[in-house]
Amino acid sequence: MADKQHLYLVDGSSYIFRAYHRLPPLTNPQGTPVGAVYGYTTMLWKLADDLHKADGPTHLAVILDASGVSFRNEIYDQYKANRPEPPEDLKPQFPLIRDATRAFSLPCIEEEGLEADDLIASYARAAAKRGWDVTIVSGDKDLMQLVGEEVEPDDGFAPGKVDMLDTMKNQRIGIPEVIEKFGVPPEKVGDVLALMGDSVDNVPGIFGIGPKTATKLIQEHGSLQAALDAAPDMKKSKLKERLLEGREMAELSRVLVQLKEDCALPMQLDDLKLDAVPKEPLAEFLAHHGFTSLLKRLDGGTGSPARKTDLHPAKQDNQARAAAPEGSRQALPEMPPVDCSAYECVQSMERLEHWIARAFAARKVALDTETSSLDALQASLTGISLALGPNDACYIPLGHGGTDMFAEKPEQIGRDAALAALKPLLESDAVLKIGQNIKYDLNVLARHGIAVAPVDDTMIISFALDAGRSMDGIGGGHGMDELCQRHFGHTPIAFKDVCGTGKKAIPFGEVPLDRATEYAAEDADVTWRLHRLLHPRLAHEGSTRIYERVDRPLIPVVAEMERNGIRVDRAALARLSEEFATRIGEIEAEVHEIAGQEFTIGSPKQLGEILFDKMGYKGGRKGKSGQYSTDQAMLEKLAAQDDAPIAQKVLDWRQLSKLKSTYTDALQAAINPETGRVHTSYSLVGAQTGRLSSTDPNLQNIPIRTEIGRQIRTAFVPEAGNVLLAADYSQIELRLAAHMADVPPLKEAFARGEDIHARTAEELFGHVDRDTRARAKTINFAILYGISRWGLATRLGTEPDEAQAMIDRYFERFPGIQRYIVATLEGVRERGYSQTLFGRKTWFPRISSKNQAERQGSERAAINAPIQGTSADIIKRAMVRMLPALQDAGLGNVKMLLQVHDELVFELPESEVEAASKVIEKVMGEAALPAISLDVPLAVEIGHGTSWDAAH
DNA sequence: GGCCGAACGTA
DNA sequence: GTACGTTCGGCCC
Repeated sequence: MADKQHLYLVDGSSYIFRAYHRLPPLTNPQGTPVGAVYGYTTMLWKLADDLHKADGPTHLAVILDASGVSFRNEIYDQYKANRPEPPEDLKPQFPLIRDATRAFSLPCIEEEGLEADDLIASYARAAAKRGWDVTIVSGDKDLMQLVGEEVEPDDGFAPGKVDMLDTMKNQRIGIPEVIEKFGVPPEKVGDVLALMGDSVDNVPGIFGIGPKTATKLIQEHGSLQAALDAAPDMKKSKLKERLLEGREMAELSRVLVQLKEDCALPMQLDDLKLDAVPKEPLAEFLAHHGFTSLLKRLDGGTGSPARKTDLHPAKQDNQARAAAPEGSRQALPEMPPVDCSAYECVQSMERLEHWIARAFAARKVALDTETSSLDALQASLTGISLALGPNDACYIPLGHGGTDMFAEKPEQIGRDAALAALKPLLESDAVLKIGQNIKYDLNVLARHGIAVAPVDDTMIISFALDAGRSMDGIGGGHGMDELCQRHFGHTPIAFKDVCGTGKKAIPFGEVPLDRATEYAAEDADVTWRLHRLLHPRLAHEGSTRIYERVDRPLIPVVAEMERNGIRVDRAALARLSEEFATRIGEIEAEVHEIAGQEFTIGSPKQLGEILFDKMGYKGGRKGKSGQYSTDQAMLEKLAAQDDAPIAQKVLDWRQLSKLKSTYTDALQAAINPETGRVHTSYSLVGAQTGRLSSTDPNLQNIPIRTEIGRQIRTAFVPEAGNVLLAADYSQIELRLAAHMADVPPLKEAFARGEDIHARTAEELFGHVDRDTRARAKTINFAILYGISRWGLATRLGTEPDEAQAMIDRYFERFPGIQRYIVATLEGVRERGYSQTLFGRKTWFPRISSKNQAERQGSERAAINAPIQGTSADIIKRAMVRMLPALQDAGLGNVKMLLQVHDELVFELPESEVEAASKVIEKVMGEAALPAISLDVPLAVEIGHGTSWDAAH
């Protein structure tokens, strides 16, 4: 590699617009307007002519916009919406740009879902990292963000320079020219653009802020974020108001103007090598369009770019590929196989500093913590692994050895010193930290005073892409081992193979360092590889918005909620346990008395035999297990029809046993000894629809429906002087159904604050009473859950025929509902997934199953998923905005503790209830905006008190 | 010790 | 009829 490589990236799309406006109208012999094409052709000619000249291209590609829609349209549906139609005499010239490029035998690259700017950014970055110089042929100000020098060349390369060439003005644009234009260096151009907006692309920016003010703000504050953060403390002014008002728009704009630098490259860099331009097919093209002066130069051979006429075989291949783009399918990034022997065990501060420096340079690092427990809030830190690339990973042991006081501890850096060294890296805005379920690592490190940010999470990225996507034999989970197996065909070392399982398990800190390094560093390595593979798919597959705007920002919010925990009154739970135990004992004796023998009431098998074999009640065997059914419905039937006293007693016994074992006993055991509070763990990938799920303990199913169960909620209490505040969305799923299915009567009823089930009863039955309202309520829910005549019949206690008549009537009164169901199912059958209003996908691979039960099950789930999922998206958006909103209102003391699907629970000083309620209601009520403007209001009900029960 | 189904708590 | 998680008994290895 003697000479420096120099890649020219031609921004073809923007060029043609400028050429059109600058050049006189011109038509070819067929009468097609070709003025812009001519301008474009002369530019390519000139570039090709510069081959082998100083600063001329050695490699060249033309980048085009594939179509009007990119991932930015998902983020902001108004993106480029104002762009006027191109002039009539320009339209036919677009396809000719590709013809012209092919005539020069040059690669022409475009990708669905990506704009030319993103591909240019990605190629520029990739080339510069290899030490190539890059020239972007364009005048587009957005691309000026890219000018400069690569700060993280791949190992062994000198940094490559990136500049721009405006062929219209014949001007080179380097860092000084960018500063001259924007007043800030290239890396801050994006911040300026985000503030000033762009009327052509319809990037909103902040209303009233133009280039001058934007530049001034960034110069003063250093960054967009800093300027926005400083706004509340500015002295009262129009500008302050505009900044506060426009914060969200500015942040949105920042995302819109951000160029994607990590797109998968449709063609390898080496394939862009610029060889001599063959005479054909260029001559034919020039002749066809009547570009005779160029044709003469080509024929004359003087100053023409065609020095050789032999067609390079590879070039021919490139040309074919460029001519027939294969949709958005891309080659996977190539990565070497996992090699666990390649990892380093970092045992000295010197080596740690080396890794930290390299991580800063790489600007992204995969991270994994090893601990003593799955509970992030009790675990102690055993070690940290980092990865910077495939097989480029290390493990930093921090807490190995020590169980055996007499054994010598392995050599390792002191934990506090290591964490102090890592803290700037882990907290640096400039370095992306990638984790697999990084919320866990966030919580572990938060307990050591480290606020890890910014983060990406491969588990959540996988979920955004592939929720529900499991086929027979292939799991649909998002755990690392499963993802690694599915995507790389590699099985990482299993934790249980390192630490054992059950009684024989040893803590990770007892694992020998060589073995620990293999395991831990491999996890970071695999996480890095997963990110490289999965993250580019977000943009390609239309899931950027849901990930970037909803799930990703939610990670630190939920982590904080988990750390907050909620106080429970142990003594109150203990009293309830006692009461329940006594009553359970009494009932047990009565049941045994009636049965005439002792048996295990909690065994459905034994209970069934007692009820149906011994006592002779009528009831059928059921299912493949061959067991009698003894569920609630059956026991209630026995109690009512056969007047069986034992049935009611078993029901009472079951209720109390459930409450005692699952709640009053288990919750006491779940109290964290350090905090005295209960800390649940939320899963962000637990429910296919996008809902959160809660485990260890599950705080999303604390009883509320029965008086006796409700007592458990009285044990959830605030600290002295505080109160608990519960804010619920009222009927959110029905409201969303009314909006999404477009049901005018239901929308009106919600707009007027009417009783929605009563309104439904009026529509269906013509009058409202207790009975018709109850039936209407049942039907409303049946709709949300994907209706079937059998299911509805069970709930209504009628025959399936009658239920079907009811469904027909419902569809007749609310035709939008039927249209929604049909359209949703058609969409899922066609695309394979459903989508929420915010673009979250859920896959339904069994939607066309030959098995009827399976297929119908998928259909019901597919009808429900957009509604349940949109509701989940909305409350998640509210959660993301909640803490900043409270902070802005001076309510930094308010803590968000729990989420229960349509409810948020807070703890706060009693004196702040009024002020906080206002903020909470506003944030929740407006959570769909500005992305989605619902036709129905989102009503929020708020209560507070000295227990969770009292807050309702 | 680990896994599965039945049962039941929530939205 | 949707979406979850936990407990228990019963059974397997």
